Amino acid sequence: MNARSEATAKTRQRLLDAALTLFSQRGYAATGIREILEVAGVTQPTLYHHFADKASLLQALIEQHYGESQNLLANVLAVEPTVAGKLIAFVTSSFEYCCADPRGPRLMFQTYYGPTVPEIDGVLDKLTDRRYRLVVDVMQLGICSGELSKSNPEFLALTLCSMVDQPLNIFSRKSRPKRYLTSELAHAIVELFLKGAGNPA
Amino acid sequence: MNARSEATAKTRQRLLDAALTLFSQRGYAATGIREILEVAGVTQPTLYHHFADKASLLQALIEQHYGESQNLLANVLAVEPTVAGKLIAFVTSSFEYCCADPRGPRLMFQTYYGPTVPEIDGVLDKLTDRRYRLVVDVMQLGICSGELSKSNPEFLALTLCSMVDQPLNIFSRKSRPKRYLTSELAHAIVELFLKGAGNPA
DNA sequence: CCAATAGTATACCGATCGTTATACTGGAGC
DNA sequence: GCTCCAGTATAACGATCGGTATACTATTGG
Repeated sequence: MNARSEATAKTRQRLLDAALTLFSQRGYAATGIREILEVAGVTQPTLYHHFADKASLLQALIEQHYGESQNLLANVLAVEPTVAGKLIAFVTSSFEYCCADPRGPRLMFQTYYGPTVPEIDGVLDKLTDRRYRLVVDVMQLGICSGELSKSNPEFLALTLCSMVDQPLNIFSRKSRPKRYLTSELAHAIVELFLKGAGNPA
Repeated sequence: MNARSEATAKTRQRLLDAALTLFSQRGYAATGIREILEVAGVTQPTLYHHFADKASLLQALIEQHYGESQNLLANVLAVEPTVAGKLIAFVTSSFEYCCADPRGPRLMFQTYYGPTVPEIDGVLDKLTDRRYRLVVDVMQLGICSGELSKSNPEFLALTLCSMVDQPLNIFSRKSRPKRYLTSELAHAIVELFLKGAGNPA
């Protein structure tokens, strides 16, 4: 990569960064192009040189952030030998990703729980399915190995994902101190998932 | 209530209904006043006779829907004697409320997980806190009675709420058949919550 | 019967929206 | 040195936005 390409890539990243900040805070529809331009410090022709339209910005962000978090997840799951270890790894890697920059997860929650943006509907379904699939595979593995009781792996995967998403949402929305998403909390979630809340006595 | 008041209330409800449909589908920011007018079949002076501005429509909807669902919840919890029964009642009443009309829950997810709408920030925090409080009280009761293991009741409440929200979100977003939110699923959620997914063997 | 009120029909305002267009510049690459 | 390209500065387009205003009508209630 030569100097020009590098400078161009940096400009593109500034645009994406500005859009991420604003979309995650305000939502896609309530964020105007001119605001993105101001935050990014570039002009309109530059934006339209890099992206076809506003929706392309959103799509690029969605693909980047869902992609990153899911690649990270796939990597940490691959190195854990036990199911319990994989579950902990799932939760802690989700926490770490969110602590590093809450804007990405915040945008992902919006797109998952919020109103549809027609232009990205197709691509979004594919992206959200991947995380789920990774977790389903862990559950399936746990059921086969006997670590988990016989149950619907898809139901288990959805449930653990929802248990993890709640603290992530709280953190990304309320600007809690980083100590909110602790290793202790991650362990508590997995323990609750595995052992339940009922009193065994 | 006389005939005039009744007709006026009906017009107001038509406006709220139209706004609910559009806000829940498209989001608040992406829904225009003129679209609401068209769906409601009323004119602009009528809308502004009933509501000060666009945000007042949203606030009225939020207060109505959070209020209804939480009153319903408080009522069903009050008549259940056991904690397990209360947990089942919590899940099933949430399911029933969502099946009756998924637009309300969908709007609630948007406001909870989505971008802030500054005008309703203050009122929203109060409303979301109430559901949580009701569930925390059930957990506290369960811990005191020995039905639940000693644990943080707030953590337990948040977790169960997230476990319930996931199928609600899926249902309200994907227009699944009503048989998705079954009594069996409600029982499975509570069982997973109480007993966990780990194999006791 | 008459006044009040809720609603209709319509126009308008200033502002903002996403996008397109044009002329120009500076710096990198050849 | 020259060309190309990424980016700047600026203007403009048609459309839409939330809200305000005005004249009018029909119906209800006193």
